[in-house]
Order: sequence, then structure tokens, then C-alpha cells
Amino acid sequence: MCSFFGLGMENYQGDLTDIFRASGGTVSCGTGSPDVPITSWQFPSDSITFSSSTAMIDNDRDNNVFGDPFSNLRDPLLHELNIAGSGYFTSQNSTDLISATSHVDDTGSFSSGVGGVLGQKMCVEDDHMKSPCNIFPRIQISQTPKLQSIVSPRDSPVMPAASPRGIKAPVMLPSDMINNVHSSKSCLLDNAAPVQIPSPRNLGIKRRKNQAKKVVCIPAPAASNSRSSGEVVPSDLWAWRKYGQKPIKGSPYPRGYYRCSSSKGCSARKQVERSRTDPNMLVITYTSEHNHPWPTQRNALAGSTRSQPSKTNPLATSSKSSPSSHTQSIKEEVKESSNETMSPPIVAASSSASVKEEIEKQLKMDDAEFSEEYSHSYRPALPDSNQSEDFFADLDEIQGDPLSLLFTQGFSSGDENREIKTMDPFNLFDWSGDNNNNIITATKNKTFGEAK
DNA sequence: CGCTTTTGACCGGCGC
DNA sequence: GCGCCGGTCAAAAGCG
Repeated sequence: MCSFFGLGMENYQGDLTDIFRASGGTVSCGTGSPDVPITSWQFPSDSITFSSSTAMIDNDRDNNVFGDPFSNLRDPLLHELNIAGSGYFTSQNSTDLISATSHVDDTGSFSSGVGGVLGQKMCVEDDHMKSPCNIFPRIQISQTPKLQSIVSPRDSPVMPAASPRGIKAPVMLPSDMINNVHSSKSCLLDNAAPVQIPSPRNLGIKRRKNQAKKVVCIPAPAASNSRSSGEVVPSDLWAWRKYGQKPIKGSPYPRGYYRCSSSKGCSARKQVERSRTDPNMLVITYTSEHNHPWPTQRNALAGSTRSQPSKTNPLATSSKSSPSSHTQSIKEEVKESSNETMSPPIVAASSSASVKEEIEKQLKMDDAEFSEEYSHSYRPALPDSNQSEDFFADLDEIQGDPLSLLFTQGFSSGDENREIKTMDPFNLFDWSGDNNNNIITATKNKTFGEAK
């Protein structure tokens, strides 16, 4: 699994960019060779069957003893992925593909990949996970060594707050994940020490630093096309409000700070920055989690859909006129589409309303109930490629968005056991506490309350 | 009007 | 104790 991302475990504070560079399929695993050439990668030919996550949940539930701050809700990204669920991946740009000698290991951790997203690369990094298993060839998960062991996910305050199910949400600890998911040590650098004893210093880290974090590395439009600020915010169904931007020492690209604006009081935050080593990649760090279901609609369009270049601010201008701005617009389109125009089948998979419903159910149902009901109700008809196509036909522009691209790609899985993973190859995006197979999901517990 | 982005200032943790 | 740095705040201005 981790094989996809041999490198992986770079301390993201040091340089997240290495994280994704680390990906290299089994080739680089353990070797730490970030630049390992991408090996040929093929998408599974199996069509996707989105039926139920129950199986997965059941299988892994026991392993996920600890709550995952990020597991309470399904991630919009996943959501979108689901949207695009149908179809097969086709790598159009093999050179961009991170080696994806994907394969499924005994643990069932995914492997196939979502990868071929138009030659886009994507990595998911989880601070908690030492072995990111990579379910997703192009997604690399890694964790920040410094944070990974600080707290037991069990201690995560977020869980309860975010979801009644939170506590119950079984989430593997890094060690568990490694043991269960990554029997192979090759995965990440620190597999050997999945859990570290917090150093005195770590104990005193800023609460924010201690927060659970998930790092997602995604391909970004060419630097020339993206905002000069280096950010091309990937689309997702959450509403994010940028509240700050800071230049990061050692990186030519500034880091943007976003917080969830879907709901007041939501502590979810994300940081978006361009990889300093690979401008084509964006490093998105999710902190804390949403304490609410996906928004059924954007809070507001005003100020967010600035597609027209304006102002004298070079950054602003570039961002607005560049593809990145385009991406923003696309983002909006995606949101809108997913919320309003999606056809029923698709809606089942991606409609925010639908998702919201599911989430709410999820929040209310017991695990058992959830498994039962969820398996039935949350059954995207993604296999219907026609519908998907129709949907995406309206979203042509999305192609410019890395994630969107990702989403437009179908996931395929060979067996039922992988369905969920197929839908959420990273699991990272599966914020559902029920998804115990949250391989990627990691929890770094911490203080999830608002900083202020 | 309500939301956004932008951006300088401020705060607090960490290293020396 | 001081300075650096990352993260957040909040005012200003733009957009629909």
C-alpha cells in the first residue's frame, strides 16, 4: 500500500512537498526516494459498484477503536469523488502520475487508483498515519512526526462535539493502521515507530499545532496558471473562507488559511500552499473538523466568485484572471451543480442535500443502524456513467481543477470489499466515524476548539 | 446586505 | 529573555 508512496513521512513542517514527491509506488516505499520515476500505472478495469460501505465498516470497525476527528463527516472531496465515481481512470499524462503500481494488499487496503486523474497527482498526508496507506496510488498519506504521537485520537475533543458518533467512531491508530493495513513496512519512513512518545516540547506545543491534521497533496495547475500566491484551492463542498495568508519561510509560496464558513462555530480549517519543491502540487492541510453536515448550499456567492481580474494587487489579479480563479469559479459551479442540478442518481452520490441527509442519519444512527441504513440509502448510482457524463458535461471547466479532475475520474474496484475504498480511496475524505477503515484518516488529537 | 478576499497587525509557541 | 515564525484577527474593500 504505502508502496505508492515510499517517501511519505516527511515531516510536513519541514517540507510537505516532499510528501507527495515521495510517492513512487512500491518502488520508493521505504527507500524514501521522492523522485522515483513514476512507474506505469493502470487503472483497474473493474467498474465501480457503489453499494455499501457496510462491509468495510464492519471489517475494520474493530480496528478503529479511536475516534477520528476527521471521521465524523464525510469529506466533500470524497463526495465529489463519488460524484465522479463512474468511469475508469485513464491516465492521460503518465509523466505526471506518481508511480502507481497500485495493488491491493491483504488488508484490502485499496490500491487501485484513482490516480489517473488526467495525469494529476494527488497525495494525502495524515499526520497520524505513519503508513499512509495508500489506497490511492496517487495519494500519499504521511504524518507529521512531531504531531503524530502527541495525543491519542481517543482524546480528541472533537469527536464528541462533532458527532454523537464520534466517540464510537473507530479509527485506527497509526500503529493499528500499520499493523492492519500496512503489513508492509515499506510504506513509510517511520513505520517502525508509529507512535512516538511526545517530547517535552511536543507536550507544550501550541494547541493548533497539536490539532489533528490531514494533509492532502493534490496536483495544481501549472505554476504559471495558478495564482501567484501559489494557491489553487481545490473544490469541495464545504464553504471555506480565507482568513489569512502568510509567506512561509523557506517557501516561495505563501500559505493561505481558510476556515469553514458553512457554519458558525465550525472549527474546521485548512491551509493551502503550493509545494515549494513542486509548484505543480498543492499541499492542503486540514485541521480540526467540521461540526456540521455539508452545507446544502453555499453561504454566499458574494465575494467568492470573483472571476474577473481586478484590483492592482498582482496576486489578486493573477489569481483572479488565472486558471486558479477559474478554478474558484468552477468550484462554485461544482457546488451549485452538486446541490441543485444534479440528477437523482448522481445526487445520491454527490448531492449535498443528499449527503447532508446521510450525514445526519449517520450522526443519529448507531453504528449498526448506520451500517444497515447507510448501505441502502447512500448508494450512489455512479455506475451509471451516462448520468455522470451528463453531469460533468455541464462542468467542462472543472477539468481545470485538479480535484475536479480527480472527481471526474471514475474509481474502480475489483471486489466488493474495495467498494468503499474505491469511493474514498483515501479514506481521508471519509469523515464518517463509521468508516473504520479509515486508513488514511488519522487523528491527531488535540484541541479542536476554536483557537479563540 | 451579507458574504468574500486581501493584508497588516497581533498573539503565542518555540529555539537560541 | 529575545527574536523568529506560524497562525489568527480584523478592518477595508469588492462582489452579487
